[in-house]
Amino acid sequence: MTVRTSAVRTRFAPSPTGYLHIGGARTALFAWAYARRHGGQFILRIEDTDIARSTPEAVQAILDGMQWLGLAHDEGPFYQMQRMYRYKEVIQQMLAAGTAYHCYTSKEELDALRAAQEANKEKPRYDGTWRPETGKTLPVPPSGVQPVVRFRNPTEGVVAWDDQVKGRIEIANAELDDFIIARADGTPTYNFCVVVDDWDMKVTHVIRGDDHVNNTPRQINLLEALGAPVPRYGHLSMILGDDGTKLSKRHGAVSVMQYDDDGYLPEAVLNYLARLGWSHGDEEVFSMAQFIEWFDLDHITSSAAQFNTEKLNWLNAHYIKLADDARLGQEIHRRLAREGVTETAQPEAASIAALYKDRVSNLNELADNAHAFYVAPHPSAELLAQHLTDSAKAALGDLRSRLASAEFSPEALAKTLKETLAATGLKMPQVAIPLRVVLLGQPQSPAIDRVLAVMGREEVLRRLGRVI
RNA sequence: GACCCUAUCGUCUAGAGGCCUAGGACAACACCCUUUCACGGUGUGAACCGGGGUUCGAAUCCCCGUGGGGUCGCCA
Repeated sequence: MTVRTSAVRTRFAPSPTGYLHIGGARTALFAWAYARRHGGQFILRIEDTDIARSTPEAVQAILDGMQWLGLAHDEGPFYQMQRMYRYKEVIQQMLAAGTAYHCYTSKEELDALRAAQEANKEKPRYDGTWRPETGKTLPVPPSGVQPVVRFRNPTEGVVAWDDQVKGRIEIANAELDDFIIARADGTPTYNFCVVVDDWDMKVTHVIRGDDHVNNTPRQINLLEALGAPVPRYGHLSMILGDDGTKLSKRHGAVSVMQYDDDGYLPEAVLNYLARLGWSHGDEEVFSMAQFIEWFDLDHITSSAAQFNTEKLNWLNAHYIKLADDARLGQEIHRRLAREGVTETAQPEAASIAALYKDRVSNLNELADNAHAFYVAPHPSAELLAQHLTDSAKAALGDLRSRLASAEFSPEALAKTLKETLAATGLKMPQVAIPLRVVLLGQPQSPAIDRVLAVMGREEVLRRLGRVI
């Protein structure tokens, strides 16, 4: 099988140390969209070499998040822990080629070195004690010390690349040091694994977070030492919290699955994320199919973007209006079940969804509204006293007797309501509002005739009977 | 501290030297619609960080400040 090198291959490479948060989701979205846009492949790679912090639960959480968003990968997931043999093989090759070397400086010595440099207001870096140079005599390796392996980074010149979102970036090799590619226990480190993987997996476009800009020159040097092709890089700026401060576990960096819990539709989250830091003229609302058609790296904003829940809410409201009633009905059931409300056969959740879908901006809000149809509310005495006046009671009594034999369609019910108005001489709000309080426990609702029709004769009469 | 990135309405952004008396969207406010509350519709207010250049002309290019962010691990 031959791999067409011209084909675009992108990857999303999270480390499974927590859930998929909103920043990671956007990175995945952009890498996915780029591959889709160019008819290429999207690879999922799990960077689990930090055995102390990686967990299977986190892997599952990431997979769940990707699935909820609908970001399907074409290859993988590949697990770095399963590729150890390959990393070790490449390390041996580098040692043999002289592009890497053993270093016996201990952690303690390194800490001391770093502290001294910081005290001196210098940039902390490895001092090259064990770096082989022509004509240089290396110290004698101390006995009983397992060495780490360091990459022999070039000392002169600059590393430069045309970042697909930020433009040309140049970093002097003098700023870099000989970083560790294998620990004393032989396990490879991040920058090394990434390079070998991107090479082996033939990744053509590395689309990742801004926080990796400083890793890029090291990775390019490594790639070049290996004689591997250098992919194109595009660094996405960060997403800031709603208040403009950095997202963190404690502050706003919630799992994408939390958005599901919080009542957001995945298409709303996707549309919002796509538009956060990327634009296509004045387009605000678009499907993923449209996004894929339009997506490019040229129109990504290079500065950090602040998350705005208000706008997400607006998009969510929009997509709820568009959503299928049956699907929204399922969402109502799911969310009601979470609160222990399971006997929800009548009325049909889909018909309640139809009643509320263009007035709510959130699925939980939709479920809350549906709740009152299934579980009779207990309006407060205050609310009853305010709305259930003697004239209102009389009107409700009149309506109740008419409802006993009326047809339960919105049109017929509107007529029935008018008959009560004529009989009592009241205005619509004087009847409709007390009726809402009795039926739903609150003075506002969708058009009352539609509410009556959806609730059904039996339940309407039962609830009216409790107060009259 | 060093290095790197970045800077248009409150927020997300359009803008690739003249199309900009800076456009759109969310939010805000006003009005309309209305059987209540919403939804919806219409409209209003709201920005080129500062200073120097370059140019006939700069939001757009360059430099210097300042603000913001990132990175400096045998974490990823």
